[in-house]
Amino acid sequence: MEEVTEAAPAKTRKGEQTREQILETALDLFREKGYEQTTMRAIAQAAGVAVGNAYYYFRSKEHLIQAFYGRLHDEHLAVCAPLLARQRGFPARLKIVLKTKIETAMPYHRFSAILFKTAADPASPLNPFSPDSEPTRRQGIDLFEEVVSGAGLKLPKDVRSELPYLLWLYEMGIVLFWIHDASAGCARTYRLIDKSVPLVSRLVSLARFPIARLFLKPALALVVDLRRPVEPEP
Amino acid sequence: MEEVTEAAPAKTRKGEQTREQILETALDLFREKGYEQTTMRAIAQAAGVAVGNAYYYFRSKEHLIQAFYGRLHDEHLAVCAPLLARQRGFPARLKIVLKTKIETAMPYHRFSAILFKTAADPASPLNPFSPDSEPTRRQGIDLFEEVVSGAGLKLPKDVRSELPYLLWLYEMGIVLFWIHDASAGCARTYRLIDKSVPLVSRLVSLARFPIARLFLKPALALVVDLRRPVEPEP
DNA sequence: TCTCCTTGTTGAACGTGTTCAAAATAGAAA
DNA sequence: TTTCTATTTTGAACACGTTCAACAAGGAGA
Repeated sequence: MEEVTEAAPAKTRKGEQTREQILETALDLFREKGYEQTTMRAIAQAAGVAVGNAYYYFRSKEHLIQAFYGRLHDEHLAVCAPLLARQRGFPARLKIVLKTKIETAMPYHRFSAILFKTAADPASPLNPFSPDSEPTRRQGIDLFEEVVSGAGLKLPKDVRSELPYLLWLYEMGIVLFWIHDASAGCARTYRLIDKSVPLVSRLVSLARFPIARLFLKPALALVVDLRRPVEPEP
Repeated sequence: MEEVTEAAPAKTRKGEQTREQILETALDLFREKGYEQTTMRAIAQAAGVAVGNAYYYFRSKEHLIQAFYGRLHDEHLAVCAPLLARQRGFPARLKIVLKTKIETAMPYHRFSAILFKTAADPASPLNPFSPDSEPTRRQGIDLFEEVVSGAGLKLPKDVRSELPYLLWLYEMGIVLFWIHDASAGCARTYRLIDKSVPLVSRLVSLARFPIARLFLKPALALVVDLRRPVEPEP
């Protein structure tokens, strides 16, 4: 529904149409030929506009990815929300979110590599930790907030509050693995999910016990500490 | 000493000189102006050669990074080896390796972002999981093998054999954090090291206890399973 | 010294992402 | 309708990474 960073205006009916046209064409070509093989000239031509027009709506070729990313999240949400509504167990809910994530992104497997590539650059607005992608990050974490709250877990306060963020990081790890996964049908990624979700779940259940908390308390303190944003050096 | 993937020959005294000249000039410029701001034309001109000559020795601009990476590892090794020789405790050894890693790379903080950016791309030869960078990966893991073996820990066999690899992943995590760290003097990264090393160390110590092994066994099995390389789909 | 093949070097040319001044087209106000 | 401004659209031009056919230098064997 909403784009991550509105790279450009669309103040007219006509404008919105053009913008949509360009994005749609770009994503088609990306899926078809891959990101690198698709030139801005090809996108413009296929969309029936001039090159410069594409740059009027999207600051750069990379910004097309950003738009794609937002769209992907919406699709993921649409797929997993109904499934989530009829599952209460924590590991089951977690597995649903992760599997639908991979399934939704699967048509863009090759393409997603570029996404992560640019996302890893601290200078890029696509970087998931950047202020620019605060909305995307918020949405991602919110989904896991929903996973946790819907599961009715009994958890210590500190764990409870950081868990959605930690699960979001966990998801990023899964996605990173998936991107590098060249196995048939990405079977290894699914195996990773199937086997790691129970481990994570058990780890979370342990959070209540004093012995585990000996560990968790400093670990969580560290996470909280490091999440606090800092102003860069002058 | 050794380069990661010999992108090009240097079969002559003269050739080696030229190669060295280009690499040195490139790294200087990268450090000075950043990677993106440094053009191949500028490198060639500053090195006193033609553009094409740079491409004779380095397959691409990115391959200059690869050469840099190998050089950085050698420097890191040179710095931390003597320190490692006079420290037996596991957490101390671990901390030495991580801190010297960051210190060695610090002059290239901005530049390293690009390294990780390209490294995140599965298609790139710089990707640390690619067959192409097997030597680099081997060297990185070997260093942690040395950290573990020199610490004289009593560990279960399965943990013992996977630990160097896991510590290497841990290091990658630290470096990833460092790259995104904009705090003054990267103070947060050092805090992360100071606080996470004891946690990791305690976690490792726990590996001997049966209760912990209830967890570790399936987790390690998963790691071992997923590390096994697979042929891509046909 | 001369020959011949490997190694090293050149720079113009290509395709790419991107910019920008100028032109065309809304859409509202008169 | 006509005018006027903000919005949209254009495509040539720019800078960059990269390629390649051609040329130069080096050095081993005669």
